[in-house]
Amino acid sequence: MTVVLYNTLSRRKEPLETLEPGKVNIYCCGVTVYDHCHLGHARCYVVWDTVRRYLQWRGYGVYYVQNFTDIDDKILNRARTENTSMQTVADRYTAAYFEDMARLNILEADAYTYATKTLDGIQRLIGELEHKGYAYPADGDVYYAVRKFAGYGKLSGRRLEDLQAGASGRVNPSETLKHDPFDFALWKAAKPGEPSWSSPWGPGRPGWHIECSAMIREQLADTIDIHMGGSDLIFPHHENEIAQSEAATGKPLARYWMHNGMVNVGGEKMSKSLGNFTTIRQLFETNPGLSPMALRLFLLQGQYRKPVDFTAVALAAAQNSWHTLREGLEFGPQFGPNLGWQPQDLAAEAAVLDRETASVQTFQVAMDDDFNTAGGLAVLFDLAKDLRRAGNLITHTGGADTDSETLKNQWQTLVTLAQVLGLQAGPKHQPESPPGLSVAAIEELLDQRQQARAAKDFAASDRIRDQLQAGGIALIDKPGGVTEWYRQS
RNA sequence: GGCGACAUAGCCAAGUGGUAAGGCAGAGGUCUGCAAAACCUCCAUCCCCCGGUUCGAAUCCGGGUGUCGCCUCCA
Repeated sequence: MTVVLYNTLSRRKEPLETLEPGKVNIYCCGVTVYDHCHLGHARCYVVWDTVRRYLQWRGYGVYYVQNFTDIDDKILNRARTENTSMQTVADRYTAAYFEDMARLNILEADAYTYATKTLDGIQRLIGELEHKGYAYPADGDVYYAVRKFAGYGKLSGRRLEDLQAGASGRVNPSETLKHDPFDFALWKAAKPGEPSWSSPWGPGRPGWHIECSAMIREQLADTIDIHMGGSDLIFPHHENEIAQSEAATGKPLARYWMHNGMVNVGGEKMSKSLGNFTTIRQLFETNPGLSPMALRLFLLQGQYRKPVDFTAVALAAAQNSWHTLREGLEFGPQFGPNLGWQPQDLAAEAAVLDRETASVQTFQVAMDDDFNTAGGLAVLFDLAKDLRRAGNLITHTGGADTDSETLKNQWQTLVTLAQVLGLQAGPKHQPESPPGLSVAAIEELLDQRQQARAAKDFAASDRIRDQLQAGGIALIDKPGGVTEWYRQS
């Protein structure tokens, strides 16, 4: 069995065959650091983080590189309005990026690259393209001559003639420096007051697309295994990357191109220009009870290539779903010791999980098929529900009807597979001393309630029950007049 | 206008030829003074519409309809 993934380049699912057996080189287009990340970014990086985790679990040595675009007009504009420097703005939102991603349990890349730290590579690449006749300088700018590259359009499936027809109203004829409306800037001459770097073409800064081509070459190789990013980057960004890199090296830039679908709001793409975006931090500020894992789960419940509609209802459903999974994940720490599991066993044995079980196989079959996370999640829910049931039976009746060994295996499987999807219950925040009522006070109130019930003064007994409930104490009335209680978390 | 994607229950969603996973919500039952919790059970004769291929189609083919994305910065 092998991993199959959808390749935008061929528009088909293809078996993953890496350049070097057992190793996968990945480059993922990162963010332009001029604002906080929104839910579209959340989806993108949750999806690729999950792909990365899965490939690792499947035994691949994964090397994952991601960039920060820290030279850009939008950053510059922001710096201008704030009367500060481009670097200050970039640093701030780079830091914010890391905070947001950590919250969503997204693993850090093996290497991060920055436009500001890639200028040598960028200039070398531009020089090479100029030398080979793919680029031409024009008044301090340097442009890529799109028509020189025969394969232009192969990723996005469009031809220049089509582009011309459709874009006729949108192409700006005032850009006279370009030989052709579809040529794009590799280097932009400095304007007064803007940060700039010296270059053979005069002071200036790099265009957007060139940084990725230069970074991939510098950090990875001429040809990498997988290049990923948002589907809105297919054209022109990734198309231009291909044109730049392949013209320079004569080799394919990436064997596989993967693209995630957009996050929609009310059926429309969430985007800056539409102004309909919610930042990750806004979401959690306005929904204090929302778990970051619920957002992650929400994003993994759909196929990564399809658009997903973000609604309050869907989010609430995901929160409830996460609750179910979390109860299963917490079964181990909660009940394991009572069932005779040794804490050290839990971690050690999970690491060498038996992969031949039906659960793991079902999970793997789903995930092998272009990362079918929704299919994989079904396995997690089956396990979590079984464990939740067992836990409830222990709490409510004193014992489960499944043997300890089976429960342990189920729990370890659940934890392991959840980890592959980046879903973690996280440490239980147990307060030092439980707040509210003391055990003695609770026992006293229960005693009073029992007396009231015996006297059939149900108004009084219900009042006590409400009082306890308000203090976070839930009651379980059992047959025979026995009442048990537990603190609700 | 060009290119592309998608359409499955109240909602989300998997499933690409063999007779509809999973989640959320909901319903009934047991228990209870009533609840809560828990446990048990149920919840798409059918996959946008119309044709076709096939012993058999949500799945393949043809034709519609609808929604969305890209073609400008975008994850």
